[in-house]
Amino acid sequence: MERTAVRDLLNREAPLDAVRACGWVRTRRDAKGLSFLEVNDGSCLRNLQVILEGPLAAEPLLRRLTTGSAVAVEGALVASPAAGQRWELRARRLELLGEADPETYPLQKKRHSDEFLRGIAHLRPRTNKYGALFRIRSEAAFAVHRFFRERGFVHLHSPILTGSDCEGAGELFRVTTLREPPPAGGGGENPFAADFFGREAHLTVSGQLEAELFACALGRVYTFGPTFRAENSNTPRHAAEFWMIEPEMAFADLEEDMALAEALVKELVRHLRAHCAEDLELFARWVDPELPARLDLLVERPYERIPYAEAVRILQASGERFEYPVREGGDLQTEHERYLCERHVGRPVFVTDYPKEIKAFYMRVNDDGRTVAAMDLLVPRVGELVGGSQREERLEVLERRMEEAGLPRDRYWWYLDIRRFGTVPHAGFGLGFERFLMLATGVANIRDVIPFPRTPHNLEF
RNA sequence: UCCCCGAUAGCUCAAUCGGCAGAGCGGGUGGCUGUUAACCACUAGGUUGCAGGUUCGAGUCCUGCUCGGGGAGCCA
Repeated sequence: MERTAVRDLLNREAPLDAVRACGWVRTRRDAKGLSFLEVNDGSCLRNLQVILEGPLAAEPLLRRLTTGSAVAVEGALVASPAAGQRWELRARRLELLGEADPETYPLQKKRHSDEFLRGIAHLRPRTNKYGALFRIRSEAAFAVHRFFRERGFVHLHSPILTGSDCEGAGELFRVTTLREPPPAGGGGENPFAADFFGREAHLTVSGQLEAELFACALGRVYTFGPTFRAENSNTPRHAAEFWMIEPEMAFADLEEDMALAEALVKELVRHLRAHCAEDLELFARWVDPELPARLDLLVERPYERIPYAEAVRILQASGERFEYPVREGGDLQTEHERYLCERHVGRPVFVTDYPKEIKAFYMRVNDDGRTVAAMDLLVPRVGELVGGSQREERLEVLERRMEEAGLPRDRYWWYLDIRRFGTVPHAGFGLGFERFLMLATGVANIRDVIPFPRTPHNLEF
């Protein structure tokens, strides 16, 4: 008999005489002559209550039906006479597919700490919270593709391996097949001649440069893939491997860039509310009671837009006692960003037009000659969710900026070629997928929104 | 990488001033009941993260290390 997902069984409008359900036992409750089994198969948050009677509710079978064991049950889906569930499965046959020793099975019928569950990341998707989380993650990923597809974007598979050794976005992981690789940066006559690529190779820190090339051919593209940063960052918002969404639009300026970012965040939230209501409810109930109100803030009103210079004035006039003083021309500290977003504006805010000295070489220099057409989207709790800019499309200006940044022009000949042949204004941004999930669920640590987190000294599983 | 905090039963935690290492949950056994965070009784379970030091005596004080959490920097 074919298996039916628990979700489909529980959503039935009418009873069914013969069905087969498979899943993992969450708990068992025994009564006189019968036993109740809660079975979850991951298709939804809810469990299927299975009724065992007669020989099925007798030893020695019963004692082996423990929390965590896997079962296949066949029987009739009938209306439940008791409160708590609409349907239940009256079992005629039960097959114990896999036992789980209750002495050693780590998951108990109780609440576990996130730290503990990180240590058993192979089992944590079997809990209510992480099952819901990863269903939400999957649905959000689908919504990303739908969003861009509906707007005529082409999905670009940008490379994971890169030969660019200084993309200006943090430390890179080196990739080599050599048993004894030469020191980073090399020196002398190509020390990587014997390596696989014959030159120094790394894992990508961004698909942006490649996305720019394709945007200047296909018009509107986006990448959505893993990204790697070898920064020794130990915070709840950083991971060494994370997923980033990077759209890039030809014939677009910073205004359109911000409009796209705002539309994307809003659409993702709306999509999750429409398709993951049950799973989201768990987070509002157990993880973050403020979640529904915060999601309202994300969806309802236009996001604020504040130029950097004005942000500095606001901060200096705030009367707030910051640990680090607000300095014109300097980077905004985390405490400054939080004040702007959470206290001053109270909802997402774009900070734009930063001084060029503190931003990357590829960002377009504004007419004032001092600032660049850059934007950061700051959101409550998570901080920087999006970082983007209009790209420098003027060859001479870009070359000058690269020189100032100390970047070797010859390594980026292809990037510069795009400015030589039919250059056009274009813009794009990067959105941290895990940071979005933190925002959407209220989960406070990035390690808890990615299946198997990679952070300094953590490569288990 | 820097600063702060922590590590005690399977899990979450307690242990006064340095003086016999405990509770709840989970597990096991028995009982009760169309149960649903099930309930009641009994029971097992410990090299107090690792290494060293001070002391008659260390879970407790000191040093180093490992791991974890929070904050900062970097950023998505």
